[in-house]
Amino acid sequence: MKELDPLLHSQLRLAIMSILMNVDEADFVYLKEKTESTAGNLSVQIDKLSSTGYITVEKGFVGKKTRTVCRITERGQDAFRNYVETLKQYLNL
Amino acid sequence: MKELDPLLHSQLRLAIMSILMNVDEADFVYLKEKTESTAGNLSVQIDKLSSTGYITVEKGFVGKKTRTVCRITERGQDAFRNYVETLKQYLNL
DNA sequence: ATAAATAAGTTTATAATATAAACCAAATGT
DNA sequence: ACATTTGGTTTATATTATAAACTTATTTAT
Repeated sequence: MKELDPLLHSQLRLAIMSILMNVDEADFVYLKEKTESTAGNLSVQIDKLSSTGYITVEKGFVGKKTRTVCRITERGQDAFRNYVETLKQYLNL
Repeated sequence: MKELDPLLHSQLRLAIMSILMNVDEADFVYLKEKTESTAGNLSVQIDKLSSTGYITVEKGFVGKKTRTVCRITERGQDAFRNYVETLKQYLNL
């Protein structure tokens, strides 16, 4: 039984990645709403994903407000697809 | 986004449940080999699954050796299937 | 103009989890 | 008889996830 990428095998990080697989880009506020997570938890998990290179994080401004935009990387997409394949083995899909 | 049953969202417990979904019964030694886990970890996770009622554990003897046999319960099967459905939402399957 | 509230995050502390290491009792091999 | 293996359990430790507290800047209300 293959190992499940521990970085992806976490509810919140998986949710983040799942969203980013489908939307090209998503900002902090959007991810927070969609995942219904606390800001603190989201911040931590985004950091982990970005420091492993699964996503990129770009901090900018829209008007005077800060805006943190996340995008999935190639590596992230590969990892996600690989995780899905591995998981299928466990789920018998 | 629905919550993923935390009892199942753990690599080893998921592996145990996955096996038990397919085999009717499996003993400690078999599960240990198949999952490549340590005995201690396996013991703990089996306890958790059994104290939640997802599996039953029967300790008996075969000859003079002890034998711990695990079986999945109805509740366990329901929970597993439910987990799979929820997960599909995350994986876009 | 200033105080209070809100927004967008980050940092730090705590609770929960997973894992491994140490241990135990019985059986088997030498 | 003594060491080793088998089949586990218990306890300690490392990792993780989560929440609470904090920061900085921005509105909104008075």
